[in-house]
Amino acid sequence: MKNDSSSTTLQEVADAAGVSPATVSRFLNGTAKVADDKRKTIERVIEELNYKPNRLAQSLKMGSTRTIGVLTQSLESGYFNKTMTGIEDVMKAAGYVLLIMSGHWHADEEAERVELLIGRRVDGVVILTGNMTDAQILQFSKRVPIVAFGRKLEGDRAIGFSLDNYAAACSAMELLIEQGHRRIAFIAGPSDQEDARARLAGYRDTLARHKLELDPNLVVEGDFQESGGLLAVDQLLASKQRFTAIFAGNDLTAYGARLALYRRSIRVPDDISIIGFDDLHSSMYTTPPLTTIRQPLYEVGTCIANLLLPMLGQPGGAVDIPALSLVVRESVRRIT
Amino acid sequence: MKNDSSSTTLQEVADAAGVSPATVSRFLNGTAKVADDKRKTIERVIEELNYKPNRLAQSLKMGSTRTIGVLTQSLESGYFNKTMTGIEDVMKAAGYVLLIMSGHWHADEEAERVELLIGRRVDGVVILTGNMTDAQILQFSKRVPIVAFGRKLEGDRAIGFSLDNYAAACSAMELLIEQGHRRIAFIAGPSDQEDARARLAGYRDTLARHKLELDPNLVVEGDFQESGGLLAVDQLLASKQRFTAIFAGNDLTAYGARLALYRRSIRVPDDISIIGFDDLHSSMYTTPPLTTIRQPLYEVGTCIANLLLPMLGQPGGAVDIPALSLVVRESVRRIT
DNA sequence: TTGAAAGCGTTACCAA
DNA sequence: TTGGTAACGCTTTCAA
Repeated sequence: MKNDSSSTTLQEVADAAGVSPATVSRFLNGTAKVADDKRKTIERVIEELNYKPNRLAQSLKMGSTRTIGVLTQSLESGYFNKTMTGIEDVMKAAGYVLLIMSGHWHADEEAERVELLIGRRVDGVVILTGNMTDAQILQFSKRVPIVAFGRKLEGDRAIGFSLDNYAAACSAMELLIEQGHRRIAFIAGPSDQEDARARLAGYRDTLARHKLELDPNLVVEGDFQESGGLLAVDQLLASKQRFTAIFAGNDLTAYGARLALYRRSIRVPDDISIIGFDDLHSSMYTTPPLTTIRQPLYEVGTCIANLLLPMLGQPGGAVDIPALSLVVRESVRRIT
Repeated sequence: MKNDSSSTTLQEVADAAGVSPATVSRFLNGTAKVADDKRKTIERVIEELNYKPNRLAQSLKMGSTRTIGVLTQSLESGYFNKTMTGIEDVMKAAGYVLLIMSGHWHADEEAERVELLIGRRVDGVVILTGNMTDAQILQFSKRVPIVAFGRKLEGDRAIGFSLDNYAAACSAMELLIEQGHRRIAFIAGPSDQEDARARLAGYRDTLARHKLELDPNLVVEGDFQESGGLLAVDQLLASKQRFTAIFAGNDLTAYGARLALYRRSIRVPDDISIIGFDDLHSSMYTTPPLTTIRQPLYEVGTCIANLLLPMLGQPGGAVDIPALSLVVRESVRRIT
């Protein structure tokens, strides 16, 4: 369907100003000096005709769309969106715009969306975790520079990094153990997500390091959503397991777990302690405020952007991959 | 910066297949019959060369980018993102892609972003609330079809709708009053947002309708964020006002308010009831689960899309503007 | 059924 | 300093 209100073209401006399109273009881009009188008329004509350059034509000609494709998993994830904000802020400053698509954790859909992104000739692609293989991403990177988050990747035009979820999970466990907890339940995330596996490993290994027995009944798999946390705790409680603390695979899971306890009038942290992972914004406002692992998501975003920029021949800012950190709030208590 | 890995062009495919570009194009688009043998070779060549059409060139030629520009206010708002998901789902099905930009509630920035969107020749624009004037939007709509949410608008190529926040606020108040509450505090949103004003009006008028006096000390302005809710309740409490219920201008505000009460060991709903507005996803998982007004945000999104599609000459789906509704959970109790 | 060629709105090269 | 013009990669008339 054609856009009916077809807008003024550079050619029309040139005609009206009595100069060549080349001159108008030069004026617009400051590519060369334009005589003062011509400059004046061109300026006036542009004003009168309300001319705006067609970025499409520019992109086609210049071979650059000044657009970055971002493959996220869900538009509604507070987790990804915080990262996206970081990407947006630095990319915008560099004159880029974000083209965002969601893959919904489905490898096929992800690949299809990246294909779409490339078809639209984005200058670079950002991939936020997901389920594609590294090989797939490397393959795509032959066509466009890629920065991936949530996986280690080292290619000619692809780079990927992730945060040390394992170490952070260990430190969460250390806190719990140091506070006297011995029987600690773990609500895992989907086992096909690397982060989820790393966190589980942290749970396991820290237990082992402290010569604490891992009771398989105490680890149950959630889905990284509130509902999974709720169900998990229901299950834990129903099976009459004894435990004094819950390590939730992520904050959403912690929210669900917390509600399950509330439903049975089990107090947090008086009766049971909870620790989360992610430090979503709202975790500061839960009751009690959630002790959790902070993921520096915004900074991850700026870092991604600063990694990508140089791959586009742009000057990039500082790239220091931020560390995960423990943020102690009020959902964990010391027991004796 | 030119993209170095310049990809195969239709011309190259044509050459390799020994046909004209026109024929390849016709094959690609099914625009005309192509002889079987040529079809075969073209298919093969496309495969071999891994040819992908350049959407940029297509768009320039066809005058349509199959892209919808969406002006949101913040990438991190659960409120807007739910709507965005609705838009995305139906637009994607119609073969469109979303170009999302944030205005951060700043009229100038919003206008600038819309300008950018138009410069990129999006086929349509969606504006999610914000602070631009109706006149500005109408002006933009001369250049591109626009659907706006959060304001009533009726133009040739612009349409805007909003939900009845006033009526919903009234019904929230009715619930509170019916449950025996008489001294009800209200935490307002920013007074420059229409929704915030409508909700406040609902509060006022319902009080009046029940011949309940409005105590100005009981209404305090928040910022539609958790922090505002927290501060507001601190202020309310500090000034020794007596009240049995809080009507929070939105759910985030309710979260903050709830935490402020928790801090002082004031129980919800036993000591004080809280009702929110929006029904964000997490409101189902707060402790206690929040009684609130549900905004059918996803449906708003699909509705927006179905309003826009016909303006693009596409078949649009059903457009019925969904109503706000009260969802009763556990943060309000009856008092005597 | 097919090809030649014009054109979408730019930019940049080559001459002048 | 300026203009003419080819080119970016595609679609679509118009003829054949």
